[in-house]
Amino acid sequence: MTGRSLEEYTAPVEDYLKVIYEIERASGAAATTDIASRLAIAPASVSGMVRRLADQGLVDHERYHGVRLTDEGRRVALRMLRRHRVIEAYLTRALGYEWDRVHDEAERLEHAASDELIDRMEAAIGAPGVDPHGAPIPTREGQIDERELVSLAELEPRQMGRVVRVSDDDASRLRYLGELGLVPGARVTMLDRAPFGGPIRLRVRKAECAIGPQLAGSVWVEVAE
Amino acid sequence: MTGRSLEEYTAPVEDYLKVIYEIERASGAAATTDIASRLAIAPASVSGMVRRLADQGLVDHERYHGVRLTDEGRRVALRMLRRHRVIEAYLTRALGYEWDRVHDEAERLEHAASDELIDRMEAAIGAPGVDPHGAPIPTREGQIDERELVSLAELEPRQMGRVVRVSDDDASRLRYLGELGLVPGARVTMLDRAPFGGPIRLRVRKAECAIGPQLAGSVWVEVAE
DNA sequence: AAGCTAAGTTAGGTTGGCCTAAATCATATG
DNA sequence: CATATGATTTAGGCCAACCTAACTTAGCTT
Repeated sequence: MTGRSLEEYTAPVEDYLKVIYEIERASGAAATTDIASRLAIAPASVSGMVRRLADQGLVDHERYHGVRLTDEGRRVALRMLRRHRVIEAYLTRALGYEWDRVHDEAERLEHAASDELIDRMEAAIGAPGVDPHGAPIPTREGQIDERELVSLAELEPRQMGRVVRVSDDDASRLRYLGELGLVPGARVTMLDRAPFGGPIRLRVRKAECAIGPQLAGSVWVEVAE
Repeated sequence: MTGRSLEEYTAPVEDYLKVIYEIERASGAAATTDIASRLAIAPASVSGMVRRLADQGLVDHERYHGVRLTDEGRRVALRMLRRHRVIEAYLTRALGYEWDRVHDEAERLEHAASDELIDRMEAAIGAPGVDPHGAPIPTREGQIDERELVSLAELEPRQMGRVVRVSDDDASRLRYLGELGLVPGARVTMLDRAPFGGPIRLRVRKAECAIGPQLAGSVWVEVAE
């Protein structure tokens, strides 16, 4: 029994599972308030939903100590991540969308698209493996590249690297990163950093620029030795 | 004031308006039970929703005498029709879907797609003007070809015509029509018809076939004189 | 004109998913 | 170790959209 139930879940449930997956990757277990702030709803509402998710066997909940996805919950979360990222990739490659406009569209479509549509979209653009912001696309079978990356904020002076991924959830930030050339594939060299969260200077494609620590934290690189 | 409100409507509301539009085209006013059967819900539920639609100014309701769309209601309905048909056309032309598989996918996507996405899809396939089943696609501005068509069931013996449109809401019927060659563009000649709803014999692309009256009622033609 | 039937509506209930306000728990700190 | 603080849960509501059962209306038919 591989739990192949073709159960359908509501859009809110799918959204909860997706953010729980992301928080869990970063922090081990997903806390109520973290989920609430990511979904922009009240913490009390999360408590209620968490009970329903636990009843359905999608999460394990230890009272007052956050939730973790069950295998089934993770399966659903990865399917949503796959959908979201395939849609983003398709919109940019096949329909001419800019990379800062695809997130919201994908956020709605991911709940309506069938697995078949996702597979066809993926095939139509040559199964790129990553979305327009460099995030890995899980396979149909739920495999995903979970390599840990280093953010620009963690880079030491004189270290060089290649931008692999940027955070996709803020359109204006994406536009700014695009202007700076901080896009997946770009080579960067850390020049220097002010102490205690000050600005960071770097060289990006032969130009120099300075960015704040918050922005630096939403760009991840692969360090070249 | 052109009623440009960018209001959002729920998926159920959009579905109600769409079927009310279609029933109204055929019967003048949309009766509660007609709406209920098209949406596969109980008539009592329709009464409840109709009140809400009337409160929002989307329909005019005369108690015990059905509903009609207001201008705003018609605007929303035509936008949904446009979305549905552009999506169907896009799925067949850009993603290789068969014409009998697009309806359900479109039924879900039409509530999630932005106007911009619909416009881009339409442009990407060259703005065909009709969906894969021959139904006209409303323009962005809500213009639609509302020509009255003649169904095969109404054709007289020896009359000839060209198939313009077929009903899209049943996949198995579509597959059968496809096998017979009764697809938009096909030339047909009525041979003879049994009286009182008996089978109808016709010639379709040099072959002869007989179909029942119910099937004949879901194929519309343009009569050649 | 009475009465029958089908169509439509009302009444009352359920569920999911959200809310605010009021407890309760965990934990760090004085 | 007592307590303040922040995180979490409970209690109690609300709303959209559905349901069934019971009632009302419209529109014949006889």
